[in-house]
Amino acid sequence: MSQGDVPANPRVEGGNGATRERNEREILAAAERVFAAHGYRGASLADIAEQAGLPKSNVLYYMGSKRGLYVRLLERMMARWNALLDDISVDDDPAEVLEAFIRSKMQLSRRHPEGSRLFAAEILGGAPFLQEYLRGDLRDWVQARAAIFRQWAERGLMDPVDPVWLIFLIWSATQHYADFEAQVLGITDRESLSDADVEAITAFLTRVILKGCGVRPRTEPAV
Amino acid sequence: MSQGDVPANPRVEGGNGATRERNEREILAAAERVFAAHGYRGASLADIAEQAGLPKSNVLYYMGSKRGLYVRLLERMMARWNALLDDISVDDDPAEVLEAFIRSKMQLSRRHPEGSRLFAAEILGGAPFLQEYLRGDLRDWVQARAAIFRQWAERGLMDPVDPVWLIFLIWSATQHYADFEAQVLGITDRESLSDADVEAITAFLTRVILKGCGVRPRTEPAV
DNA sequence: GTCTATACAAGGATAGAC
DNA sequence: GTCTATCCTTGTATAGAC
Repeated sequence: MSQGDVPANPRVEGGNGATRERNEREILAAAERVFAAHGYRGASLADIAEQAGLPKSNVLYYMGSKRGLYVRLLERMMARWNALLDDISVDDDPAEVLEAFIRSKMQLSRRHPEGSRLFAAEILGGAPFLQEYLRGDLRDWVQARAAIFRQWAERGLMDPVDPVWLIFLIWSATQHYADFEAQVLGITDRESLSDADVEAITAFLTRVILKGCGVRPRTEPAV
Repeated sequence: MSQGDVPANPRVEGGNGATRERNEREILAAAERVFAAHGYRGASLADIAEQAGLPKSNVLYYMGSKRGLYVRLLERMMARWNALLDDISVDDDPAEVLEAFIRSKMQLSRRHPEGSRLFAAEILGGAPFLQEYLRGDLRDWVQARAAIFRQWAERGLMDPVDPVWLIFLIWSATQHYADFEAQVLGITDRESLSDADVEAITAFLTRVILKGCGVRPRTEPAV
């Protein structure tokens, strides 16, 4: 798997862009897995190179340094995260917004479980690379949502629960299925979670959290 | 901090038991922090020794091997966990049981945040050392609780939600404050969580989860 | 019983061959 | 542009001095 599959056109000016793109993609995917499983320090470039099917030093050739590779992966995950954060207004329907919030977060974890675990490992270690993000953009995002939740409560659209704890509840409950996947699969005796499982969990979380906060769902889900 | 503080009585038979006990305690505490922050591979014995205030090789002298030290810490955390798992019966009050469940889990995370993060890092990496535990004792424990939750639902004491997802919800929501402490503190602009914070979060989670599952709390908490 | 000195492998990174 | 050979540090573990 390390030779014979790099034909491409060898006379592109400045080298082969397609090979570079492909190799970078493989490295990023492999690195996300390894960093997710072992954290920043525990990950080794040898592991990453092996999983990417490339010689060891090519990882550094393409990525510059271990640190740079790690930061790039974190930024990619933050970008995915930001991509689904559309703005909400106090005039929106609380049930609709919270349900979409739970669903999109659940889908993000499902589509990028390694990215989710990479992020979790970073936070677990004290978030040395993400302090600025947490205390800046992310804090602002949370506070803006919290302000709207409070106004909904004032209007009687939901119970006056602390909106920040509510956001943490949604985050933790949804991320759990990616971050603690090994535990979930072990306890439920599964090899993997099916689409139906994820749909059932999403419905469960939506139901319990919305009801728990006194928000009426628009459609009554069958249990 | 590495000399002058080991007086003790030097003529105990077979050496000084007190020194050993103290050093082992220091090593276990330091190792729990380092393993929690960096995972099994990412942790180094040099880090652990430094944080324990001991020369590097004493860690191995006392603990035998890195692997043995890690397993010992995992077992200690499992023991703490088992210590608060008293049996419940279908005749107990659901509100009382669920509230005690949430509260005790929250306190465990609060008292042993490094242990909680150590466990989280182990699961994040695929639970290589805990597979047997997850698929054995822990699965049995969850299934036993789930059976009782189902009977409560049949008796109309709570909504017929999936009890396993409910247990995962409680676990994730409570552990979040230990495992993602860096994120919680960053977003809420705190240096640490006070006892009052923890009490407020516990009340919030109890309220939302019990209400969300259709369980009436015995005392109506002020919000 | 405790700690220093050391062995030997693995890690990140670089120079230079192809 | 890609990969092999190598440098130096760090890591785990052990032998032996105190």
